[in-house]
Amino acid sequence: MSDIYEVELFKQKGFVRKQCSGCGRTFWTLNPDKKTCGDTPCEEYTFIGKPPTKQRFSLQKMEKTFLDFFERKKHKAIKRYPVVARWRDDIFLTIASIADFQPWVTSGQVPPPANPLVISQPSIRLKDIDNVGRSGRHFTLFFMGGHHAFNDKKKIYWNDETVELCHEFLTRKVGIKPAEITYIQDYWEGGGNAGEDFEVNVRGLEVATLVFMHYDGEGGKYKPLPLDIVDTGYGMERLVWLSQGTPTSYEPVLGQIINYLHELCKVQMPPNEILRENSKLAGVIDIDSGRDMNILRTNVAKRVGMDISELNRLLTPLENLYAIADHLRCLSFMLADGITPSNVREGYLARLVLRRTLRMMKDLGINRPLSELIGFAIKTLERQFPDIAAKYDYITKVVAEEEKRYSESIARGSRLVERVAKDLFTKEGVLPVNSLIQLYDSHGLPPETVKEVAERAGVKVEVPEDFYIKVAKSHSKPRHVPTEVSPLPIEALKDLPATKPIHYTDPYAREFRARVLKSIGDYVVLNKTAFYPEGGGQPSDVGEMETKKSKAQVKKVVKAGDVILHQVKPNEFRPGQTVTGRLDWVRRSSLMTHHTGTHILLGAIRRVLGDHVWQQGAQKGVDRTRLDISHFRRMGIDEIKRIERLANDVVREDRPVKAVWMERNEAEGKYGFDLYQGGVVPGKKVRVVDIEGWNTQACAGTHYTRTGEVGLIKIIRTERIQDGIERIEFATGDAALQFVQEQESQIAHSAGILRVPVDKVVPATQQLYESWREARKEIERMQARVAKHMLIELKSMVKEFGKIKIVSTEVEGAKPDELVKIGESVIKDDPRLVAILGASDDLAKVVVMAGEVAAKTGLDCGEVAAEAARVLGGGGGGKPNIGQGGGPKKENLAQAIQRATDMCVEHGVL
RNA sequence: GGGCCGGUAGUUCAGUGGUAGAAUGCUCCCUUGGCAUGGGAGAGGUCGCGGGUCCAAUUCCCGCCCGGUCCA
Repeated sequence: MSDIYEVELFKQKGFVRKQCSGCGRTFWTLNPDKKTCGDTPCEEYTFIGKPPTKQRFSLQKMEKTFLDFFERKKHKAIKRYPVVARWRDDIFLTIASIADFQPWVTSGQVPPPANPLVISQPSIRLKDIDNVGRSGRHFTLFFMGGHHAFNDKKKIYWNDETVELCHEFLTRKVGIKPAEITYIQDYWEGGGNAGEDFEVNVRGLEVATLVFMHYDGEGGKYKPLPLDIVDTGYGMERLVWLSQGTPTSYEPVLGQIINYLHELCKVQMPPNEILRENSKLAGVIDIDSGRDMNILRTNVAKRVGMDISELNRLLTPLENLYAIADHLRCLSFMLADGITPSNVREGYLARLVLRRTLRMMKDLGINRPLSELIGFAIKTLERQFPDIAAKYDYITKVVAEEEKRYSESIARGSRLVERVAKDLFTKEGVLPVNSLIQLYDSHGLPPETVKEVAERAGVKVEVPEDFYIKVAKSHSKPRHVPTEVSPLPIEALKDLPATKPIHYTDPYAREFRARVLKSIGDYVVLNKTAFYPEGGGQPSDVGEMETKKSKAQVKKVVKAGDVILHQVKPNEFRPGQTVTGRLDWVRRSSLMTHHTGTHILLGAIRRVLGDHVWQQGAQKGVDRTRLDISHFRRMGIDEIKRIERLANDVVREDRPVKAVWMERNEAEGKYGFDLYQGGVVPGKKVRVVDIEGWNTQACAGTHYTRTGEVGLIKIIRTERIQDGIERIEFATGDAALQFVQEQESQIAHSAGILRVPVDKVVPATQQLYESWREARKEIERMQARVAKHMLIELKSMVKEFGKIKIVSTEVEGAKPDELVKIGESVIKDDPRLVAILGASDDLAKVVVMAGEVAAKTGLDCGEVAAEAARVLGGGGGGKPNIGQGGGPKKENLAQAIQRATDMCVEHGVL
């Protein structure tokens, strides 16, 4: 096998292969004296203050230079993909340019949109978020320039040409001297693919990675990929930094935003020397925790001869300012590309960045709303990204909403901390780390906030350096992997041709004739079918299948690749037979109205709420259907009504609904990623369902051909299934009518009970409720009056036994709480008194209560009540001053009262 | 998708297997020339909903609904 690292260019130009004295890796260089690989930590940055390029690039200029260069080299420039990776279910965010093409293109299932191609892809990585603003080089969102070639049977280019292109770009276009560039041999894997790579380094800074992807799999388990893929990644911000030689990469990239932030808060600029040394050392140390941060600070302090706390005071505000600038850009993209802040999935990641920004703003004393800051950030992006600027209103609105939520959350949390602190103040005066973790984990309170609030209440708080690691540890993660078992061995289906779907050519087909190709177990495969197989949120059809001799029920229909399997009972079908299939049409037509209705409704929702709304899932049913959508707040009743009305307008307009198969790349080009509302769709071709002038999405389901056929669309209810995700339940057609009729009869029934006409149900209910409340209060008053009367009666029955007085009797028809009320008035009247009261309804009850003085004699009413209740065949208990009990033996009530009385008498005279 | 926290008076929250509480707000009265205030009285509760255990559940258990939050 030839050495993939030995590329033509190296031979031609006379590169030498060396081993790094630092990390031991092999690298290529034109400088024979070079000992180290050119990467950190083996070398420190040497470009700060003296850039290795002739000219200084802005980010925009660097991008243009990059794209233009590769376009001239026969690459097609592709538009950026969204930063939220909707076409994938393994990652939330687009983390690299190659992520745009995984897995469909890299697995060979879908041809690339162009070949070779070049792209500048905004990529988001939150893993190193703690380094952002501090290291000088980390961003949450950065632009990854990538030129990619997908080598099928037809070879585009491979290692030789890749390195040559890279070298030419860096030397001719960026203007770096060839001898300054080193190519380090390495190995890369990610996104399910792997291969050899070169890390391209200039003066300690890694500026690009050139990967030759030809393996499928991760962690050493590999299969060859069907394609050999050139995957390159050029850090646009890194190249800009290199060309400007500034202390950090933030100024040249985010300069406008940084200047703006400087105006909002007075942050002192540390001397350049300190920034430079900080960046150099940060390049060498990976900051993973507070502890690493301390190491970095210590080292920088040593170098510049400064006290650590002084250095902290100088650097921390600036680092926060840089991080805010970065986060503003990142959030603009996230929100513009349709992420709704939430407590789950990618929405959570947006909230994480957003709240982090708010926290840092507070530290810097910026008291302007974040929505205003992000508004400015969007303006700076406007020229290059008009699509982001177009979402200005939406983004500022969502951010304002999020700010409100956060401040509410913090206010709520602060009150909680105050309570916890007050509790602790009397005890140790120190807040335990466990509480700190719990406050963060359950209430989202950052430890700094807790510290601030708690110390105001006089409770000390120590925030451990590895706080977030401790939080992570407190989560044990039992990850369960869902295992989906295929109903049939795939092997058995291998040689079968794709089943012809009649339901696509004629969605109205109820009955069809077809030939049996195979029969295995409960399953039958036909050459064609009108049965829709489960998929895309639409349940499978059911029905019958018969030959002249036998008849069977079709229970379920599933898809295995392109083959459609019918689960039938009983299965007496044999290959070669001709069968007649008959759908359960009532079910199927209902599913169809619901499916077409879903598309209509989504169109209406996006018009009423805004086009930031994305379908998050849908489950069609026969009686009703669920549609989950992203939206940043709960829908109001007015919005729901408007949506409903709009959807029904579209029904009445009777628009045509067309379903066509299109090349994936063509469809994406024409409709964009809005197409994938329904989620990931595999395959070279996608089926595009288009409701004329209203809604277009990739969909495999069965649809009516005109919206008029859907009938009534009725929203049944909405539910907040997650923060940021609203579930809408609705019914269409006959199911909707049935729903309305059912509601109607519910109201009619209520009206009947209330004995009022239907249109008076509301006031009647109102009145009923009020009179019920009034009656309840009246009962209480009555009980008090009865208790008062009883008092007089009971007083005459009081007998004295030593230390205490006793009154005991059965109160006919009294409820337990009434007995208590009576008892209460008696013992208040005479504190020496013990009251023993009994009553019975379906169970017998006894209440024993002691007045203040009587209770002090050591009498335990709970015990007495328990004893008496035993006589009733039940149990009881209570406190010294009040006891209750009861049991089923009503006939023993007098006896039970007697028993209690005896106990009290005994206690009194002893 | 998983974990954790919560739902009690208009509001903020205590609390308890056995008589539902505080603070604040509200109403009224008193104090004052008026206001801030001070004093007093009072109204205000389906203890989220449903089921279970129990003599007894606001409290314990289960399910659901609603809200918060951390993580993938």
